[in-house]
Amino acid sequence: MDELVFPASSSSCPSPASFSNAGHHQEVSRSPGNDHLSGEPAAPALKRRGRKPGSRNNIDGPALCHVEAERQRRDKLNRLFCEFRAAVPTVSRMDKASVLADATTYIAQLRQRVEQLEADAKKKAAAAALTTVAPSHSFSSSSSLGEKLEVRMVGTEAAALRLTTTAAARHAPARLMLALRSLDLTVSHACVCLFGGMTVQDAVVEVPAALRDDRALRAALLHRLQRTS
Amino acid sequence: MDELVFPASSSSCPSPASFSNAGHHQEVSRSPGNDHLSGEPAAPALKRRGRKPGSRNNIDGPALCHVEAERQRRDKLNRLFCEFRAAVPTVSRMDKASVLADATTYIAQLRQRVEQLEADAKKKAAAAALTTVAPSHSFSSSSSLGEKLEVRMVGTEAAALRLTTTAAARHAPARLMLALRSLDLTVSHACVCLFGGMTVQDAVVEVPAALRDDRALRAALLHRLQRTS
DNA sequence: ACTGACACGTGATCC
DNA sequence: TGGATCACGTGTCAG
Repeated sequence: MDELVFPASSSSCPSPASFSNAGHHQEVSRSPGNDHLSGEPAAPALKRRGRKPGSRNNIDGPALCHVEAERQRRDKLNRLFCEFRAAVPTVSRMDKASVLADATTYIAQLRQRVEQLEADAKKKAAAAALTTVAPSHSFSSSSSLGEKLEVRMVGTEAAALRLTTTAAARHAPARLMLALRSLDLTVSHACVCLFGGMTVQDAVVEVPAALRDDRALRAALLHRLQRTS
Repeated sequence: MDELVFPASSSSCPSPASFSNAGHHQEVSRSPGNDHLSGEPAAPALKRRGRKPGSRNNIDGPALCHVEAERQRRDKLNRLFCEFRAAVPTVSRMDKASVLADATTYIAQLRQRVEQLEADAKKKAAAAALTTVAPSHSFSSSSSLGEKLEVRMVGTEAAALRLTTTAAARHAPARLMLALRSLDLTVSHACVCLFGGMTVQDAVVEVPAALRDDRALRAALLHRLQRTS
């Protein structure tokens, strides 16, 4: 395939990664600057890549600076390509086309990642501002992702709770206990169990007189839970 | 400069941005697929960019598929280049070299931006977690007033705990769960029970490598419990 | 023998 | 005029 060999003519590519160019394909060594032409008959064992340099013997003067300019342009382009490739981490093959394609997708996913992160940052900032401003109730029975809370009064002074969360949310027990404490609900029984990817928490609590209602208690708990998501 | 004219031979570049190609430089239209060769004498008014297609009249057979393959390769490369350029918003000139250079710097600054945003996100999360821990309100009793903590390693990565407190110390569950969270001990099972005047808490937790020792874990836990007594 | 990938020289075009 | 860029055909190497 001849891949992973970029020319970077004479001056080796400053790219730290691969492009070994080790062993075969020698150094070409065009002697940068002024020797351009004269057919460079030296070192006949070396194999160049492209067309034979002296295809048709030429003694033309004006037409020759053109080939040199074109050479420099090619080298510049390849140097840029080299540096560019070094900037793309997700590059599978050294092939020019592959580098280009990989870079395209890489840029796309980078941009979308930045978008999402920025959106998240905004959300966080807004949420933080709201929690400091809004002191109390905002019903909001809908909780965060994949989180269920069931509340059932047992008798008049106690309630049974069941909170089911995904395991992705770590330290769910601390979160629930904090919420219970903030509402001054004394725990008379509690049980935590990790099953599958879920965390199931059962509890029986003593309820103060002001909260002795299924829905009121549930709303208050959800509100507290939401603040410490 | 002749910039902002990419070939995208025949099939116009699907890139939505610029590349107007408006006016000059026509469509070239190589009739994609099979007409390759025969010198295509039609449409003499059209100006191609490169060398004349029929420089030397050729009737060679095997050498010709090569030129066609090269053509397709060139077209593919230019198409990729075109799509790639569309993915880079900060592209000043349409020049190939400029696109490459701009893309390199663009990728670099995108990556550093992502890094910073992610770091910020982590900081925010940590800060949020701390602010929830900090306001240690609630009135609780003195530290160790008839309080017992037993720790026993179960295997190498888990530990079984038992904390026994007097019922006078309210919200013992929140206190224990906070301590566990502050040490990053994931709770795989926990149980709380009020019996007589005592609160008994049993738990099984996953222990990080740094704390996999009975006494070390117990000391660390006691320290945390004492701070939030 | 065949295919894919490069570099080179060259004609052409634009400013 | 002359520098810069491009597309093309070709020679060559590697798998």
